[in-house]
Amino acid sequence: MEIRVEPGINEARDLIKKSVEKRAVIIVSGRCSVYYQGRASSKLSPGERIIVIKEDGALLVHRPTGYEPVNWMPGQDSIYHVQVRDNALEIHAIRRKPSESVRVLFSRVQVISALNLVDSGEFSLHASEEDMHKAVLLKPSLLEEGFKLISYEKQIEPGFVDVYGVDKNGKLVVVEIKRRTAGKEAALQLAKYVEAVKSKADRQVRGVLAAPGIAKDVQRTLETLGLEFRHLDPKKCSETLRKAETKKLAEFFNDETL
Amino acid sequence: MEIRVEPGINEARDLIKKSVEKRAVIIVSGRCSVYYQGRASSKLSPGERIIVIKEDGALLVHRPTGYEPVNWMPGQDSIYHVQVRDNALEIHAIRRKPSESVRVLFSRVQVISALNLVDSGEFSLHASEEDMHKAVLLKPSLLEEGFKLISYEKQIEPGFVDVYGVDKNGKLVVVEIKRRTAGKEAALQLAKYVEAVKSKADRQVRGVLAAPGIAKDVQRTLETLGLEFRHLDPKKCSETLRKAETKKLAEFFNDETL
DNA sequence: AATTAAATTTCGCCT
DNA sequence: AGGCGAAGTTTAATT
Repeated sequence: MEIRVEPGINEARDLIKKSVEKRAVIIVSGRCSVYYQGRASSKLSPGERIIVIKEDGALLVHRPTGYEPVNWMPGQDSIYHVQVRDNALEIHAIRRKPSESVRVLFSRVQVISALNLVDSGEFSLHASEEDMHKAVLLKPSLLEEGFKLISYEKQIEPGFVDVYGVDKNGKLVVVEIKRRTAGKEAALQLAKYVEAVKSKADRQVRGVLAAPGIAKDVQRTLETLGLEFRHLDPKKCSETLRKAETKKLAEFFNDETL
Repeated sequence: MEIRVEPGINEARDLIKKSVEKRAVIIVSGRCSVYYQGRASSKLSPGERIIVIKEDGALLVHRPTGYEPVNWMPGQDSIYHVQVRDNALEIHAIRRKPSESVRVLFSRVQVISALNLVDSGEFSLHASEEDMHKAVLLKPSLLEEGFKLISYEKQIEPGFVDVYGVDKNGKLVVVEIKRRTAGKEAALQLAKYVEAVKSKADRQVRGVLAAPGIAKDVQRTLETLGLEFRHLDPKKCSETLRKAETKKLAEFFNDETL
């Protein structure tokens, strides 16, 4: 980790050059102009900004406000040239395909930080399976129009059925919800529940597997078993829950319709 | 400008709190976890990252590689809570509408920079799609000799026709302008407009797709549809606009050197 | 490699 | 305030 406050221009050049070679993450703040040429052309006249150069060569130029960088260069095949020209520090990022370049010209450098960041953390984006259950309970139409809930987490012979209800035609429906792309085991599990309910209720029962996606071969398995797949979007579930929170959630769950 | 290297956790909290209130631009690097709740849910397990809080409250969490922030919060109505909890520094950004929150938990802080950036620089992007529209309006010959404009952004049934006019032979022309190499969707869009105009005008209508380039298969699509492609150079459009700005507009229209 | 579709898209413009 | 479209969109998935 190296930090320079108000460095001389040559010192700045040397540190940035070295850090780019070492694939460190570099943060520079100071007064600069920026020129872009490539898919379009742009010019940013002088002002104080922050630039970030990442390990993979990704370049970001950020103004003091706003989510988006005013100029940038995606990583991967970017090549850097760092030099002093006309008493200014020039950082030039170039890439081919598409052919484009970003030139940042610093007339003054406030701070440079060169960091060696170690980040092996895992990023996961999701609505949890429980969230998806809740969402379907709150808004059964996520499953299909006219669906009416009978019970939730109903215990029958082989285990617990996620959702149990009737469709708009009055036919019984057993629903299995999966948070991720459904595999064969989900289809078989659902089949088991459907059989169990059929034998007890002694009438026709639909089996619906609701998940963000399904493997192709499992789709065929489902059809063979006479079951159905229903796409259920985790994001939409998440939205449904968020909207429901503005209402009283406790009220909702104490409601007798559940 | 304030900088702290390896600050104590309370010192870090105090500086960040103060800087958020002062609406400084804050850069923090260190080991952290990140939790997002709102339009979706996400969790980022511990690792070393950079976070940026801007004057307007925009929050960016950047990993060591890649163009995009792994987590973020657009500025405007974001509210910050900064505190020490369980020996960790928590930075909590919240906003309403949409209701969402980002929580960053630092177990270790490497560097904090609080900067007062002054940036009144002007950003200009040339050869935007709007620029190309303007250029064609200013100088229809960019499209083809003898072209006469009837209307601009004319609303017809399916949407807005970019440029609508007559050619030197008096035939109606519908023009679709694209800033980049035109794809299939541009051809189909143009076809839609041409059909609409044809059905209303009840006479022959030419359809011209004007763009810097066109994909090969789309060229064939165009021919099949009886449409034409016309090369339109963004740079020339840009120059045309630039020249128009330097001269008085009235003069411009009398200048035949364009 | 090219094409399509999604994104916590953001941002700007217009109604 | 909501709706629509563009973006130097980026990125992941699919062909």
